[in-house]
Formats: sequence, C-alpha cells, structure tokens
Amino acid sequence: MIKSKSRLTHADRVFQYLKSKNQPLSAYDILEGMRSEGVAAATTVYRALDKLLTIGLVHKIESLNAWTVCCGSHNDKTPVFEICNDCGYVKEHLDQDFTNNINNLSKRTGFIPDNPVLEIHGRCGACANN
Amino acid sequence: MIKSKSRLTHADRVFQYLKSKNQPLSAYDILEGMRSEGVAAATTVYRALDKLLTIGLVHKIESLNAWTVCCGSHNDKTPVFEICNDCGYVKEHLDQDFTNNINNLSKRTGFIPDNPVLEIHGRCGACANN
DNA sequence: AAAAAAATGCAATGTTATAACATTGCAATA
DNA sequence: TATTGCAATGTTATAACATTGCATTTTTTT
Repeated sequence: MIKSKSRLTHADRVFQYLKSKNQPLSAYDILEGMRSEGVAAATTVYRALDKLLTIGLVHKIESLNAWTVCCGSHNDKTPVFEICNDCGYVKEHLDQDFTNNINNLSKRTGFIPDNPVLEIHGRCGACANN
Repeated sequence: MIKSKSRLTHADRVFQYLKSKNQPLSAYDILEGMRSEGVAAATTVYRALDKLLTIGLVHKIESLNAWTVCCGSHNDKTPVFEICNDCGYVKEHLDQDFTNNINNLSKRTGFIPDNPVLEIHGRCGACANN
C-alpha cells in the first residue's frame, strides 16, 4: 500500500478506512469505526494519521479538527477546501490562482510559505438551492 | 469601547487584553492572564471571544486554536494570515487577489463562500534570514 | 537465534470547547 | 417600593481533541 512492505500496518488500514468513508473524520471517529479491525487506542490513530500526513496521503482540515484523504497529486499546487456548513460536504481543489497568490504575497512580504491552510466555509451548490 | 455603554464587560476587557499582547493567545492563555482582572472561568472567556468574533473585533486562527485582534476594517476583503512556525509571528493581510480567487472559485463550483479560513504557515523574513 | 528497529497498546494527562443550570446587578415599569 | 425582565457572569461538569511516557509485541536485520 504505502511502500513495498510485507506487512499491513494500522497506517495502511486507517488510510483505507478514511478513503472508504468519503468524508473527513475526526481521529476519534476513526478510532470508533476501526475498533473491530483491531485499532485500540487514540494514540495509534494519531500516529497513523501523522505518518499519512507526512507521506502526503491525507490532509488535516484545521477548522474541523478532521482528517481526509488527499485527492491526488498536487503538482506544486496548494490544496483549497470547500466546506459546506449545512451538509458537511468537503471538496478539495488544486487551484493555480491561489498558489500564485501565495507566491506573490511571499514576494511582497518576504514570508516563505510552507504549509498553507485554505479552507472556505459556506454553502455548497445543492444546499444553496435547497 | 464596543458600544456606548456605561458598564465595562468582560468582552471589553478581553479585547483590551488581547490587543495589549500583540499576538494570538489561546482562550486559556487569556484566562490565566486575566484572573487578576476578575475573569474566573473558561466559559467567560469563550463567551467574550464569541461576542468579539460576531462583532468582528477578533479573529480565530483555526490552525493555532488561538485568537487575535482584527487589524482593522476589511472592506469586503478576506483576511489572510501569515504565521511563522519559528517565532510565532502572525500578520493579517487584507488581500484583494485572494478575495477574487474565492469568488472565481465560487462561480466555477456554485459553492457560496461565507467564512474563508486562509492561514499560511511558513517562516517570516527575519527567521528565514536567521 | 539474537539484536535492533518498528509498531502497538495502554493509562494518564494535557488542551480546547461547550452544556446545563444558578446567581447577580441593573434598568424599566407597575 | 415592588416586580419583572434581561444580559452578564459564575459554577460545575463534561465533551472533544491531542500528546506523553513507558511497556510489550511484532517485524526486520544481522
């Protein structure tokens, strides 16, 4: 899964689980959902998420305290999340304009960006037309 | 302070305190710092912050779980924060380009933005040149 | 097989945030 | 003056999110 390893770790399982749910989950949601798969402690979940984050397979949605699988390869574009306050819909976009703006701001201010957190709360199309 | 009111509330005091510190503080930092001023419980701090947030006098930095005073009037521009991972420096910018990006994305996707969270972590100029 | 490294469990604790309910002070009105 | 209403505050408990330290087990390497 993550590497060519013989053994499946909880990091692998957490990734699969998160992917299967199609929505951001809190670490404790993951813990509850995976007890039957032998994940027993919050620590284990956080360690797994930490690894997946480092590898780039998941993102943390800071404003939700929740975790979600990465949509794919970023190709130097920064991820932007749309988050519907009504239905919980969350969509990751890779947007060149935002990426450019971060770099422009950096040129102006001398601040070297490293990890942008771009999370737009609002209402998704469906909910806006309810 | 907040309104033409006779009486000073904890919301007023929290705002003054936060302003005097020139950096984002957690709710519990505020609580500790303000015990001598008669603020006794986390609840009180959160209630004060909630009011200040509603009025628009403070922002919450989601990726820090911390609170900071607003830099001034936004004039429909969305705030963007630069956050130095080394020294804790946090700077609010009002950037038209980011605001435009959000609106452009909205036009493409049908998502109606409401509360954008734009927090760029990295290294400030000073720390980058350390 | 032995040693080393990696993964996991577990309990305790720390941190952030809210819920539920009681009390106080002040202003408006009766 | 007495009553009422309301916003602010206090108090207590708990929920939700996250980390630490140490012991144990599993896997990999030698």
